[in-house]
Amino acid sequence: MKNILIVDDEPDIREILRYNLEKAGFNITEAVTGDDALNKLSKDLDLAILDIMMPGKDGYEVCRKIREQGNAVPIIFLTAMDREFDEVRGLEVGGDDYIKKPFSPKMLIARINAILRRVDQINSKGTNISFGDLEINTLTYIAKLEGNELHLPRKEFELLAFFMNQPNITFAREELLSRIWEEDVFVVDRTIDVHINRIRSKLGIYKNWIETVKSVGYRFRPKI
Amino acid sequence: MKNILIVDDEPDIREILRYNLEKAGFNITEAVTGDDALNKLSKDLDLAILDIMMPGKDGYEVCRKIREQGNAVPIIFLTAMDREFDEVRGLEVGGDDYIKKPFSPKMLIARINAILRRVDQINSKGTNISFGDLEINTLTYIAKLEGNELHLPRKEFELLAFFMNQPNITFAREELLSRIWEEDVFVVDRTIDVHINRIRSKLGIYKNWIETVKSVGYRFRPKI
DNA sequence: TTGCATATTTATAATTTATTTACATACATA
DNA sequence: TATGTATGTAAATAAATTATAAATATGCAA
Repeated sequence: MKNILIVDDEPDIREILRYNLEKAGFNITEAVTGDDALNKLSKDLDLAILDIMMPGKDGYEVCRKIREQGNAVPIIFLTAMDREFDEVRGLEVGGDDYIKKPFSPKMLIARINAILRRVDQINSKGTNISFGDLEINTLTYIAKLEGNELHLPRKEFELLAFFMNQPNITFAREELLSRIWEEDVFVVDRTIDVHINRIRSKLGIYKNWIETVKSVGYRFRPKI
Repeated sequence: MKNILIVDDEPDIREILRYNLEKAGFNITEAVTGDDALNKLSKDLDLAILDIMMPGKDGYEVCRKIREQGNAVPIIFLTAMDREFDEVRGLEVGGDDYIKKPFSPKMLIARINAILRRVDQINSKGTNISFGDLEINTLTYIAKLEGNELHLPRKEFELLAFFMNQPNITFAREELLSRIWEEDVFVVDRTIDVHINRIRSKLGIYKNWIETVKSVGYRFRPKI
């Protein structure tokens, strides 16, 4: 579960954010001021949402401080609709995106997922992951089973790579859709079942490494 | 992954640089002073970014020292917008480019890629690469298949050379465009398909060494 | 400038991949 | 056992991607 830090001095905004993001399956921490936010940074933080207009340290300032600590956590700025957002400044201090108030929860979540997806991809680029006789390389896009190459189309490859990156963890179909699929595509969740089955059929005797967690989702559990 | 050394006394600038360059897939080392930088030089360094105005040794000085060690690593100078950059001096001490602050991350990355691309070309100049009966020489621009010369126009040759330099790795069309084409030309990515096909048709029975990774890109995989 | 080789774009055919659908099966539980 | 819910699976359909030829543009040398 991804951790998100919300930084805003207005309680209303914090509540709207918390409510919607928790509903979307995120784990939320709130901070009321910039200094409060800086204290609440943790290693496990996956994304921060910073209001720009705050008493004391403003959003830009907080962002800069975060980056000074060598922390590359993705940052989304919140900006009032009527006020011009200084995009150049936002990018320079190291922001990743910005959202104008008022925002639609749906759009907000889409943007968050887009960023998280991008970060995952960067982190997994060029790595070799293997469990026993199953290995994949995300740089070459080649998957091998007992030395023999598997033909995995992109979605199957990405799905398997996603699972192998986080073995044992159970993912809901919804989560897989938001993490592996593009931002704006809408697909039915049975689609995942089909992909899972295609992968399984190619994994031969290791097919049971992809486990069904009934009424929850799927997980990858290598039995080695 | 390319290694970049950032040399600047201002933590803010270092952080902005680190953040954006890491996001772009580079591996970053930081140095705070000129002397610090000279200590952190390594064989694997691919590029250095030097601030000119620094207490102690300034950027020019550091650059000269690096060159005195016989190190030809590409160097980009950082210079404040309001101060006139002494371009002649920068070039004299052996810099490759300079960028004015404030800079846009996008532009910075474009410039870095341009330099790295140039260096790659120089480094691969005069080398012979061969897999089985297919060999190319990047100095003579001659490609041979089973001893017979292939007629490959420049773009086809460069594309093949690029792939043969990094066999097995899958490259997205976007990446090929940014690595093989000039900085500012805009071509449609279907263009690559056409070049790939021309090359394939000339490779005869080895045409399947260039593999399509559908919805990802292409890779060169010699089957020997 | 003309003409030729190369580079790029465009259009469409061919192919692969992704998604949906429909139905079978499994499983829990009353 | 009957019932509801969830998943497995094959087959149908839709969508996306690539191959290829042909047209157009560009650049370069005579």
